[in-house]
Amino acid sequence: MPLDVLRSALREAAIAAGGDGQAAERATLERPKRDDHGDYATNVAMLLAPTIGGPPRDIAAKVGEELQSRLGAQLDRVEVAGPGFLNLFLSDAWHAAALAHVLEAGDRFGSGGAAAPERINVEFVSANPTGPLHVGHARNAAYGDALSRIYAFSGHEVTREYYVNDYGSQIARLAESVQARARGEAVPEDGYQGDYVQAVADAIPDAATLELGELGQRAVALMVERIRDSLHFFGVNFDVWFSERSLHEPSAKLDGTDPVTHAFERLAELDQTYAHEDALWLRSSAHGDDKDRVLVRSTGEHTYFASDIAYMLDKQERGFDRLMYVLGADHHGYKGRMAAAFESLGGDVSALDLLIMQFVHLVERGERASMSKRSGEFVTLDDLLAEIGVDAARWFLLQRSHDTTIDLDLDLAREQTNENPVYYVQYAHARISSVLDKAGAERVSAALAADTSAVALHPSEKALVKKLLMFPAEIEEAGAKRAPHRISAYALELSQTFTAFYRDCKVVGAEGDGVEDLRLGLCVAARTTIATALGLLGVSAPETM
RNA sequence: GCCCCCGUAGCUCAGCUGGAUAGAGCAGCGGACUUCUAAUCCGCAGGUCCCUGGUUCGAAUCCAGGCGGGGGCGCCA
Repeated sequence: MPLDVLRSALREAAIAAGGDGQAAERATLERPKRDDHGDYATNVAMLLAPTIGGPPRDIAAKVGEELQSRLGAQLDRVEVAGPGFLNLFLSDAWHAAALAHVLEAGDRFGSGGAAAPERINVEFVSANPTGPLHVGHARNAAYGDALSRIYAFSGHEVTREYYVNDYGSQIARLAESVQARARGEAVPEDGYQGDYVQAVADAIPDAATLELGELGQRAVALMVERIRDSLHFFGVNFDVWFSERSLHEPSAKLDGTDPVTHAFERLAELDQTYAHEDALWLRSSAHGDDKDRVLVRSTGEHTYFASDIAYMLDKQERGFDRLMYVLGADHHGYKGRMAAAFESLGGDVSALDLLIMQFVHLVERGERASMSKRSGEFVTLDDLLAEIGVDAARWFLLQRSHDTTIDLDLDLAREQTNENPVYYVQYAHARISSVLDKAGAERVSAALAADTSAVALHPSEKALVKKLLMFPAEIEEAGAKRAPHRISAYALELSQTFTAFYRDCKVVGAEGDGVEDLRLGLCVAARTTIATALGLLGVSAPETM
């Protein structure tokens, strides 16, 4: 990786200039905003100044000399600027070599960056199977899936998991609602009112007379099937659909005990529970939670938290290195108890990630509308996809940080669909495909094999090379910060940079020795990288538009 | 009362493990189609980075305290 070479040369130069390795390690190597500040700039001298002593500008000059002697012809020149920045101007040959590196990596460019590959469980969506998915779930789905794609691409082993809440009182309410519809009666006030309930009732022949427990399970199965189909159409596919109910049933894996009991036994062994006023409590406050939490009520019923903790233990016993939960904003109050539960079970919280998705607010005529499943009034994932399509929807939901609320004005979204930046990115991809088509596959292969080290580069070509080189770091950052939106921002920037190159540099039929070769190479690298970035977001990369 | 998120251009938001003259998309205004795909491009206009104080060579970014908006705090699921 050309940037790594540059970075290590910089580190050596800093040490040779009398600095310590630690400060050199912290030094930035970044693309300045202004072209006259070089291809890359470093603040290393300002970091070294306190330990070396002396003016940062003098230190920068010394580091510059050391760097020049190490990089030779790869480096055109260095400049000391401002308070002590060292600006690096790299040669055309360096850029050409960097491009060759990108081309060699092909569609694996940017992949495998994980320093220590982990087995990661990403649990997301996990919406109750009592209604269709709404746009809030869609955001959760797009986010969890994009994160999963990023981790997998980085070299981690990812399991996408959906926790199905198929146990407890809301299932009883669903059953009652379905039965009421089947009998043509009014749905109970605390039941589910949406039209989908009728559809479920119609799909179960004897819904009017079926015993409620059985009806509930049949209804859940239908709802899960529907949810799975919606998500599949959205490009989100789960590896594991985990049943909450199974936590309360005897498990062969546990020699016939049920997982909840197993978890209670485990917690008792670790002395994490106690009885008080006929209830069983978890010592969660000993692990940073606000207070202790009830696992078994005085009535003998298990709390929902009991299921959660049994489920968490099950995940731990499956041997994951990291558990990630993508939770809705209304669950942020659970963070404390979930972390406490994890620790109570002997886990190290650094291996636990509780990610809170902020809301998607629906806006209608300038007013915020509420989304309530009980009232049956909400925009479903299916509605959204019917209106604006998978690509626009995924982009829309992924272009913002997960911790900012998004306003969704469906009228506006419909209107502005064609203004969605996703089309700009896709268009750039299609345009490159068209250029490469025009050149022809044979010509392109020949170009990729050609030696371009002596070609003089246009500034737009250099800019494109540098933008491409940023991709691995963007992936790493998107993963480390759990921020898929970094990838969409990058994809847009890369497309803009390509378009500027396309405007300034004729590709097919370009004059000069090796010029067309190099430009075709740039096209291939840009197309591959755009396609990869879009792929990580679950957005398609069309050849034509 | 306690906790979480947000506050940056007219709007929606990037940028936040400190760096040089703060960015993008949309909206607005003015231009460019005989094309390698105009779903594009070029130009103009647009800012108290919520406020106050602190940290330092340097703060949109870090710290403290406010203000404003959103949300959560159950032996519900």
